Amino acid sequence: MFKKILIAEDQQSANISLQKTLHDLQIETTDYVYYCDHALSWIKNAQRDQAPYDLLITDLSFEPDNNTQVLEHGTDLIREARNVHPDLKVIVFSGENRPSVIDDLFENLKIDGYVRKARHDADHLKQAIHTVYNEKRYQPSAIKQAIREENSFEFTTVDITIVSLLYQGEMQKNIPFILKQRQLKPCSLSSVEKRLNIMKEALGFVKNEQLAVYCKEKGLI
Amino acid sequence: MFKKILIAEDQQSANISLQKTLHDLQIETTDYVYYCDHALSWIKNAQRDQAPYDLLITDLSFEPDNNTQVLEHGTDLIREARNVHPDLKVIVFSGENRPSVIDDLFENLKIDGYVRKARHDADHLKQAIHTVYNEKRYQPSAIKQAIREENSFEFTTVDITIVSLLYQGEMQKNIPFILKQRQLKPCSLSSVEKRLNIMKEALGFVKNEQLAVYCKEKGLI
DNA sequence: TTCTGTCTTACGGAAAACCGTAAGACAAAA
DNA sequence: TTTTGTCTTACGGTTTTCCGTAAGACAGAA
Repeated sequence: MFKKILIAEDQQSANISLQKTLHDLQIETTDYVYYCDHALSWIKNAQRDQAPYDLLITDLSFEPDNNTQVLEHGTDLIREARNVHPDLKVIVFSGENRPSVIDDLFENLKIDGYVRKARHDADHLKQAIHTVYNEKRYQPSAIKQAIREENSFEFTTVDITIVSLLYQGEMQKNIPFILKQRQLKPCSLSSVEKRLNIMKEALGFVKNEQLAVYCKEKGLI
Repeated sequence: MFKKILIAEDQQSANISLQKTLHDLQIETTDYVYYCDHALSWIKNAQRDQAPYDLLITDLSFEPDNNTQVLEHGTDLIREARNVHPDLKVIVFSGENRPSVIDDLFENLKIDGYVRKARHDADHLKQAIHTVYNEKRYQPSAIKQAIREENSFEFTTVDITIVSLLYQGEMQKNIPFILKQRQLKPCSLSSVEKRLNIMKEALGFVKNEQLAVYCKEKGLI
């Protein structure tokens, strides 16, 4: 089993139960920090002292407070940690439940496991630790399924761009110019209108306002 | 100090740390349930057995799972609990951080305390329990301040209704009819346009899409 | 190469939203 | 009561969006 684990979690109550969970697993060394910056320091120091961590368990969102931090988000921490310690195992422990966001963690940050703060999270975390220790990914099957179900409609890059631009306040009739600048196709006004219609119809909407809220909530824009 | 406390929290890890926290406070009887429906049953049974709870600590959002529940949300539980036990003290322990939503809990549900799942939540919870025990409200001052700062713009009932209707897919030109049905004023098309302009200008927006997302994120609609 | 089907674009009329102005309603003060 | 200022409504012209149609571009098959 893992010998040395670092926990980065700013929420005190979550941190407490993580401590208890790891204690149950009889991990030899477990360190707990409340800030991303501290986590990175500890990882660096551990490397320097030739006693690297086996596993990082981190939250995603960290509350800003008086102690200004360089790393503001769990993803920043993961990226930096991988710089100094490329083969560090990483399990993310977060409340995030947007499948597209979680999937992105596996795809782009190559995390090893994801445990959502939810009903059986403590049990799931234990499972995740065992699974990752066995060199496997702990990726709840529900996620991939949810991605498929939820995104019953497949947004193209252009789709996302169009909705983003609307959300940023661009007038629909100006969007073709911007799409051309970004070398995206199709980029005619007709196509913009058509894509908007397709998106709305697929999701049962009639107004752009609904589409914008939907995409924002799903983390697509 | 409180003798008998009930905790309704579906997130296992949060539940674990709540248990530890109450243990630290040496509460005589603490019961833990993972569903709103169970919580209500326990409250009813406690009343029947003439051993009522002194305090309910509850989350707001409960994850739906296979066990279908009558009460789906913490607010439902609080309402029902108050029906059978009007003077039950209630502390809400949740991740919700939208000031308008939290304020609503104090104003309408008359909760006694709110502790947000955040950096020092375990400490805050202890404070909250002490404060509520002393017959005072535990309402983080930051909330009222945030309400003022954040809602630099004051939305009227009509404003909220207009944005809601847009979000529900109503065409702007039909909104006057609906406002008249609901006996809201002003209700002319001109006024709808004017209110939308005022809202957008106040918040630095140019498109309704931005306004809809803003109001949705703030929990105003 | 030509044919064919699909995707993209262009265009134009209709509908909706936008925006300024002026008239009307209403309440508080004189 | 009248006056005054503000809020609400009505109206019309302009801009933007919507939507259907047709022309054009393009890739794959014959």
